[in-house]
Amino acid sequence: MLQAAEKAERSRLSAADWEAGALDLIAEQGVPALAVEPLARRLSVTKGSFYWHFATREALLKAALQNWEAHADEAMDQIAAIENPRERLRELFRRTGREARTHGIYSALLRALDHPIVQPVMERVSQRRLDFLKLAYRQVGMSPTDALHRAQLTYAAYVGFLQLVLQLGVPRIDHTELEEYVEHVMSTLIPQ
Amino acid sequence: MLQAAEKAERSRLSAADWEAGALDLIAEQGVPALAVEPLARRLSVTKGSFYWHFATREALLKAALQNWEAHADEAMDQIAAIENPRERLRELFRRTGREARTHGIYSALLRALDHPIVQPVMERVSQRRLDFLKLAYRQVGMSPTDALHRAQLTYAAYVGFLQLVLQLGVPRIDHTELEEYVEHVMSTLIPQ
DNA sequence: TTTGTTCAATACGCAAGCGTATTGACAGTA
DNA sequence: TACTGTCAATACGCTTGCGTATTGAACAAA
Repeated sequence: MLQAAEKAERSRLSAADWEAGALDLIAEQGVPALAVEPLARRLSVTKGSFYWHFATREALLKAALQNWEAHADEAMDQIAAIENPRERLRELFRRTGREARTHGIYSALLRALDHPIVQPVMERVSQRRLDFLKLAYRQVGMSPTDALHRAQLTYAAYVGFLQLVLQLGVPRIDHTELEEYVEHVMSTLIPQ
Repeated sequence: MLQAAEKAERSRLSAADWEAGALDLIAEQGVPALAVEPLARRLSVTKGSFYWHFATREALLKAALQNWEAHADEAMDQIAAIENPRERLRELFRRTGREARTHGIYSALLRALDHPIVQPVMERVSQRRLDFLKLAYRQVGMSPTDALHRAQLTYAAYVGFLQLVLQLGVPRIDHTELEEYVEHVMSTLIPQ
């Protein structure tokens, strides 16, 4: 996924290169840091190039988020293919402890929820994930309202975890500590 | 003309006025929106006044956050006074569903965790709240590691809830729905 | 060889913010 | 009255970023 370095060596850029660079920047420094001139510097060109590919900065952001949303949905579909709902939930929880890049972007987008372009994307993605969780909890035997609330609680815990660990580094967690934490979360949130 | 009437009504500003205005702005529009000239406009003066009270924009932010941190700690101390740990936790959870202003600021600060001035403040506040939760869970009878993990899970759920509800409006929750959700959270996270 | 397409560089103009310098207004005080 | 301290207005200069206009360079096709 991180082909930014490769592409930087090629002499000329495509719109896709700018979009990938935009996602890199967002993951590293957040949505507000996505600016045309700094990104151009990063890609070793000037903004004269950028405005050939995109009309505005917003157009780039929109395109980059579209890519990310598709990628995020695809990742969810993989887990959705697991038949057993309990195992599906456990796999979902485990994966949350990995895939730094995707979650880095997600964390950055969470910090930009007030942005008019980011918001609808996050609304869709969040709703899909909530539905995903609610279905799994239903299939595990919970009542409709309990399943909804448990899904909300689970998703909130996921979102908060990202903010605290990725952004704040609190609590400071190493690999084995993380696994123990995930185990605790699973045994707490997934009914037996 | 109109200025004469307006001026007659408002008195001159103190540093505290600027700090209060800063917290209002942060709660409404986030830390990046805290800029000298817009805030001056809001307070119906020019920035010529601001730089008499503060050396830089950062100095204002620092002072405002110091006020907020003291206020946040004070609120926590109130709940800490409740002897019974189970009841203490329940009261904490219930209060989370209220106090829009304080939580609005907290939510805004969460979105600015990468800011060098915001980060240490949030680190301190978060650590205190985690310790608070861990102690309560210990007093309820959990093992040290379980209490730590449950505290982390609880705090993450709180942080995520703020982000999702205050910023995204997902899930859309009215008053009674919120109470039911809080009930679910309590029965899920507080051991019997 | 000429032409057209595609990307890139450069030079503008514009707006928003920061911080400084200077002057002004006004109240209390000597 | 004159002086001083306190807050406010105004006018700068500086930086960063957006978007436009123009020119240039490389390459492929005719």
